[in-house]
Amino acid sequence: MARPRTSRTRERIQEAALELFAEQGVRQTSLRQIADRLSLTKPALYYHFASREELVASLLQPLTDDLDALLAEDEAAGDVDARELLGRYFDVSYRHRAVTGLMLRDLPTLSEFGVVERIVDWRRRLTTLLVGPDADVAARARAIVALGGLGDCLVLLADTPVDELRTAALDAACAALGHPAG
Amino acid sequence: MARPRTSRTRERIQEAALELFAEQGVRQTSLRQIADRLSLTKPALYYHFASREELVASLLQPLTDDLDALLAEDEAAGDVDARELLGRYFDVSYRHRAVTGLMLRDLPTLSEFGVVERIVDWRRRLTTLLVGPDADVAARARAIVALGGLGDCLVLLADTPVDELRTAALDAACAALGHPAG
DNA sequence: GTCTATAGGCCGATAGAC
DNA sequence: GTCTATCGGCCTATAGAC
Repeated sequence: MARPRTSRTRERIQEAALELFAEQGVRQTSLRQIADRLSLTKPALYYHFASREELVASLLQPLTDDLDALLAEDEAAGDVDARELLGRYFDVSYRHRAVTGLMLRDLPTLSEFGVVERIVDWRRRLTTLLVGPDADVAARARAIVALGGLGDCLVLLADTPVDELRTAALDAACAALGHPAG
Repeated sequence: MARPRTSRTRERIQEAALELFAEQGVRQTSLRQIADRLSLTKPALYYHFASREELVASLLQPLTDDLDALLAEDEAAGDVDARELLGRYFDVSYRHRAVTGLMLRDLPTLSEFGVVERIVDWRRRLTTLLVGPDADVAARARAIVALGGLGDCLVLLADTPVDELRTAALDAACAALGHPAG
């Protein structure tokens, strides 16, 4: 039976799940804990989500959709400035920073959702955009440090005002790429 | 009853566990799977390790011991060159690269072992050694990108010969720090 | 939409024979 | 040192009342 795609209770379940996933990990969080936080019972969750897997996937989707769209855009644009590209990547990651944090910290759990393959693909395409398709190890290392560093800054400097954080993270990432002036 | 600290079977259990943890995550791996891979049974594992937790902790200990020792040395030395410091950090992480990979990818699971607190402490002390104790956000971002990037290179360029990998990773990390020549 | 009750499975861990 | 057998617990998921 078709249930509405959004409802207040459904959103509250997603919010509580995301909080608990961030606090203690995805695999370590049971449906019972999510239900308890909302003073519901487990079967109530199953009214809104067909399975635990569907709940997790519904949390990942907005970020993956935005990243796929961003990459398709930049690949179509042809000639892209590195700092602008990294800036757009930062903005998407920041907008979904709770889920971004999950993806950085909880990879083995999320591998059941094909997340690992998608992340590997994103990084491959971003690396191609940054240092070209046939880059040597040195160039690939610079791209890895730049891209990984952006994500690490998001997580580790989470309480910094976003403007300041954005500038600092982009400066460091561009320096790693070998573009000291940006 | 005191069991020997090392034995061939004990080592084989640790090797099989580390393989499975790397393949599918720590929390996703049961004692039954580890026993099956060795054609043993669960109770045989309990002869060698008092609990699942003790098995995991025994895998983490060599890396944590080496990192603690390295940091104590560098903090005592006073004046340290950034590239040399990062080089020693790379060498320890590479020597224990299987466990290093676990610590980067499986943080929520390993948080039960106090690993998160230790990693946060290591990064804080390494950051202090690299950019000083009162660094601003921009400097801390550079240190985060440099340190995180080293680990990412270890994982993502795992099939690169170590000499080449070491040079490429250190070059990129030093560039992020703002020391382009090393 | 939410509940009570429960099925069915895998887990970590232990008892006790060999 | 390793086995068979088993315990108690928590999990995901479902049946069916309200």
